[in-house]
Amino acid sequence: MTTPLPRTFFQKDTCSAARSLLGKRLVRILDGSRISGLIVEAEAYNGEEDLACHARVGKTRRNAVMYGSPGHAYVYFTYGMHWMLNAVTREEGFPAAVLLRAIHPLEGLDLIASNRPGRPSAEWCNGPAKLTQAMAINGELNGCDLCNPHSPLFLESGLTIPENSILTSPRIGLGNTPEPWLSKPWRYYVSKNEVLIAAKAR
DNA sequence: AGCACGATTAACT
DNA sequence: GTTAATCGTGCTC
Repeated sequence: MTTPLPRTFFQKDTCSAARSLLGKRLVRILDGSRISGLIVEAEAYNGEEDLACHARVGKTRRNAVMYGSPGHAYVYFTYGMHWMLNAVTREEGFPAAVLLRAIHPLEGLDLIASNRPGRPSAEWCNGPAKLTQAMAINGELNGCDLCNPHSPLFLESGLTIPENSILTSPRIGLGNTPEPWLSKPWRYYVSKNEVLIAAKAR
């Protein structure tokens, strides 16, 4: 299947988008071969009002992509060494995105292994900066269209995750963010059992 | 100055 | 086997 998710998929409420991105397949084309995996963890960041969102300070050069068309990749650098991958949501002009925090790798395992040298396979993609490292995602992919099958990075349909296998929690790593944003249950992840089922997918 | 983190330690069961 | 604490790193504002 190389039919990407339609742009309308992203043009909706960010929390719904984060939830429905679970089980979808993230595909990276690297030197003509595919690396892919199923999304198992994601967080919603929603607008200038959300004080955990990068857009809380208004539009800057860094976060400009979030203000643009939905279905595009917002890739940014942090902590002096880590790249983060987000999918832009909502209508054009509204700054919101879903941070992709973890995937279950399915294709291109040899490439992932070479991008994550010396790491056990369980730790290849189980964190937001780990998955970007595993898939060789960096700032060059900022603004990339995730709805275009010719992009080096896009999203495909995957596995349907049953509603009762989706868990939520507050978002990770928010530091000084004030309430109520600190405690908003906008992190969505797939239960461990369901990940094992995903592991059997091809 | 302040990070939407990860690797490495060091202390525990 | 686990959790808690620490700090490197360099880009954005």
